[in-house]
Amino acid sequence: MPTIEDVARLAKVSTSTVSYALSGKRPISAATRRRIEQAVAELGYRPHAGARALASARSEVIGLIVPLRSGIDVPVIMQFAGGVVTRAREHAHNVLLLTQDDLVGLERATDGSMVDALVVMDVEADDARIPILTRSRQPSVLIGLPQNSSGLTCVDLDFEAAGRTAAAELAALGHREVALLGAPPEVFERHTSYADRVMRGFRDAAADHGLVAHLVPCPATPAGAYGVVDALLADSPGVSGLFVHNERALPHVLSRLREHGRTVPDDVAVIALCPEDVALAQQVPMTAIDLPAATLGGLAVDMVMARLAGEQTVETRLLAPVLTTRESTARR
Amino acid sequence: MPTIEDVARLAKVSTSTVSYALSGKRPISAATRRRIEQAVAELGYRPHAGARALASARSEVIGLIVPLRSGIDVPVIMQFAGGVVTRAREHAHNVLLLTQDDLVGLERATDGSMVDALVVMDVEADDARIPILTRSRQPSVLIGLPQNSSGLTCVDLDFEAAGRTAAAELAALGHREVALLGAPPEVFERHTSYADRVMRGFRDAAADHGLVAHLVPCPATPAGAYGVVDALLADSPGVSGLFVHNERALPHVLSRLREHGRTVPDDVAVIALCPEDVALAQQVPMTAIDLPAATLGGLAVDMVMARLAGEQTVETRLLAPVLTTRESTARR
DNA sequence: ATATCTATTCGAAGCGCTTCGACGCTCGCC
DNA sequence: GGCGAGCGTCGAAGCGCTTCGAATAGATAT
Repeated sequence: MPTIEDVARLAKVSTSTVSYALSGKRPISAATRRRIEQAVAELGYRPHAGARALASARSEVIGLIVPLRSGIDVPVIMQFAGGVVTRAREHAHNVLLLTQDDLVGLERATDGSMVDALVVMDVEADDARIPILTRSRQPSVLIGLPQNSSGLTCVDLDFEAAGRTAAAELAALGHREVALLGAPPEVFERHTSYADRVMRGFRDAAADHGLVAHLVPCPATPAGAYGVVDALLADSPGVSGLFVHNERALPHVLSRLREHGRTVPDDVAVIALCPEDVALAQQVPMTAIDLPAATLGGLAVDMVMARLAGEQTVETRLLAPVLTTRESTARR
Repeated sequence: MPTIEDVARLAKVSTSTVSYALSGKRPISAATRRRIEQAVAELGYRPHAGARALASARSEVIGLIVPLRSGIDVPVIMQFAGGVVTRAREHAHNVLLLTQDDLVGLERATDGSMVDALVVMDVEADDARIPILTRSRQPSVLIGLPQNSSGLTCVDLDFEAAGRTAAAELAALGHREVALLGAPPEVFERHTSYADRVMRGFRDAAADHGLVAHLVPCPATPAGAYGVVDALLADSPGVSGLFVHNERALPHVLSRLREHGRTVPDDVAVIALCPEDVALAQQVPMTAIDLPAATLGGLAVDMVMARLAGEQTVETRLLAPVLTTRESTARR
């Protein structure tokens, strides 16, 4: 592999000049720059990442902590990750993959200066990673909201507002008795906050609008979802509006409604909270609040890069929910 | 951050001794080692990854190239990735996330010595990344099989054998007319080889057993899957055995069969090719050939580490399919 | 007591890059 | 014609770690 010295020799300049020409940190005459670029191309030179990291104290890598466990909507995770990687690349950064439970790996990565910054997904209310993050000297941003977010930079969809929006929409459509089919039980047990926040927003807005609201966690399996639908229809036959915050259960819920002879949207109106492609891939195109996973991932990267650049950023940033009406809702 | 020199000073030894004590590359007396370990613990020392990479020409990072695009079973991708990350960690390596289409990023990572080795997922027949891989000095292993795999290290499920196994099983159960519902059309168009290999194996074995076999790609959406099922039942009413090689379409196929009044397994026997958890999560526990994604990912890491260690490994390794009988198949 | 080993430990030379201070040159100005 | 001011470039000092050859000390053999 050619080194910066080979480039310097070929371009007949010093190594520092090559370095400055490539980084742009000092002015270099056009002629010299051209010679250097030519030498770089000719040799196929690539700076050695380790050497650069050592000399500059910057690795140009950001760490991404992903959850690799059950109960989560895996496709959503991938959308987040895709957003993060894509945006990171636009900032000329690479992404190091770390896993939820690997606290040792996290410490190695931060203390060993492998990463310049961290993006943390699927944050729980009382997350074991947070102490490590605050202790490390790298900036980090969380996707999701922990119990106590003071001093932390967070970005997320405003799930509480999403819950409120859905309830308000169902009220506006003339429904009087509604239900939230929420995240799987294990997500609630883990106190991943978005599940609770949706529920709270939905409950409160339903109350404000004088709706009768049922709130039930919903497993992601067909059998589990069927059970929830069966129980709901049996116990609360008056329910005419559903808000489904569970991407994986959604198709099963819709199937089961059909099997019970309930049509969507005429017998039951359904609003989903899920990524747009999922909303469009159902039997009926869903009226839905978009879960903009890739956008959030990209935003997290933007925020963390801003902090790396020394900018003072807002602590927490919640994206307003956007409801798109499609064919799964109708006036009563 | 404390450096190796701080550790050496505190332990009253030279830096080289610290280095040898930590790496184990030369014998160090028990007493000295203990003092060093104590100093390390006391200071919270972590070696600087960049410095280590520079001095040793090893980054202890492996690159993982994942597809972030449509038509693929995202959960399967995550299982692969999880297997890779987990096993990499066991080998004390980190994982750098690279994306399918980012050829520049791939070159930066290899030529810049960011990674010691590469694992490539979802390989296409004629993959644009292969030339870069063969040119780079890092070993790589592909998960999947390209057109021409000579000189490459590959690992995959033996999809052709899986197709044969399924056909043979349906024949053994007494079915005379069968169908393969395969991967989504876009996967075939991309010539990702596993789709073709399953089809070939199924077709050949069906012929050997004197079965009438229909071979159809199957979209992953409900509407698409319904269409395929509807058409199949209409055009080939004699079909009594199905082999579904499409994780995402599977629940929709099963739903649609039920909606047509066909029971599983009595009217139609169904064998799936999917991860075990998916097979178990259907309405009926599926007789299925396991797609051991996490295992394959881990295996890929093992192979790449073996090559890093200088071992001569087999070029291509195909895992034999394992069929587990559950409740979706029955004798005719 | 001296010479010979072995078991440990040390010193120093890089790995390839960035960055700081300094230098030399050209230019415009008085 | 000489001065200061930039601009563009260079040289050298590290960044923190690994690794090679060599030195040291204690133990064993003579």
